[in-house]
Amino acid sequence: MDAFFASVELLERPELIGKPVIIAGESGRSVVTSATYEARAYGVRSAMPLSQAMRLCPRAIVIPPHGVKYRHYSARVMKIFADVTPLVEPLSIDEAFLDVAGARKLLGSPLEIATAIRATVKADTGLTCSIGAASTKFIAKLASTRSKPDGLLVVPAEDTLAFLHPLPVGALWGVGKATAESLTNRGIVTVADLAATPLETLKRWVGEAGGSKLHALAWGRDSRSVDPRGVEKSIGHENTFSVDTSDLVVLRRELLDQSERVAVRLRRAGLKGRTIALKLRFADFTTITRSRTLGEATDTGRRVYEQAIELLDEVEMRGRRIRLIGVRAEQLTDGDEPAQFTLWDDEPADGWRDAEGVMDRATERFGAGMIRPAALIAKKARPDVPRNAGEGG
DNA sequence: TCTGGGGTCCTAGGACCC
DNA sequence: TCTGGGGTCCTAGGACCC
Repeated sequence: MDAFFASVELLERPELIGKPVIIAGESGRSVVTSATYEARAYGVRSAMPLSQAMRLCPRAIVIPPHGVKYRHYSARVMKIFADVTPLVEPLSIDEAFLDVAGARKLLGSPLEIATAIRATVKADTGLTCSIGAASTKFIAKLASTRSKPDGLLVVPAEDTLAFLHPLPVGALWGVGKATAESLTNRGIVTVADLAATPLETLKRWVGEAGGSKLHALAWGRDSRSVDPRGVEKSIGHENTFSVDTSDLVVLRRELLDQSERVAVRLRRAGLKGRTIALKLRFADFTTITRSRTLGEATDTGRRVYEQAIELLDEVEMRGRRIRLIGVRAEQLTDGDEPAQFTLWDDEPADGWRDAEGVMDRATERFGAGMIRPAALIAKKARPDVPRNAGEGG
């Protein structure tokens, strides 16, 4: 999707179309999560501190993010993809790989399929998207980036290297700031330079796995298939304080809240975590993690919290102030069956598997101000609902 | 410039086992 | 007395992606 969060906001505020709009939190320490192309023209980019973005584009209109709305539109778009092929692999809230090899007889060439998808997404949601079509996931991803915004680029297999080799190394999946800089210092600027570098040399530079991966990608080789079943490997929450703190009461309270939310999500997914990890970022931005593997996996807020507190107590604070605290459950294993319940008789039970889903749907139905009443209705209407099903409220 | 929150993957050292 | 080679698991940190 193009500038996804910003584009969704513009659906409801068409008067802002054509203006620089930035989606960012209100904390004062927030970063840009999405920006319209008008804002990008000023140099505004995702992940940029909002303060910097506002210096670049003082007239930008800032809108706080509305996750419920984005998930709603994400689901609608993913549904359109699912109608094309069952082989859909969501990559993030606004992006997915589709394996359309099997759909060609029915739906036509990659160009025709992509054109149809773009038209359907536009007609059903009012949003624009960009599509890259290629013989591998990696080249398709690059092609979609290249076609943005509101574009479509097909890279036939035989054109792969001509497309790929002139690009800067930073265009490669997995080559970020640090790797790009280290490669540039060694005289490797383009993907062609990378392709010309012997595999063993590359491995020495960026490690065993990274070297193999980069070398393959530089030659357009990517054997990964489109895998529709994404199983979560960890579930966590973290929060940056608006003001750094060393107050243990504040830290513990935040951990308690985060632990509960992690546990709710674990139960909702029918998972348990065997390792609990604590993350701390100090005022100077140095970040540490401490983790411990439990004898038995857990999905309860109490257990997650106890472990997080234990880890926190073991950290030598030395009076340092803390900027961010977070907790994460790792080594996820199968847990108990997720609880199910319905809110309204006319809704299928499947739509109401979880508390967060209830919140989303209730917000959609009644507006944000009705979230709490909706949660109370849920409990009142179904006193037989298992206790954990209502905790998200 | 002054850095969110959700994640994944990789590396490296050490304990431990056979 | 000082030492192999295979492996797994745990922990910490960091790069990277959207």
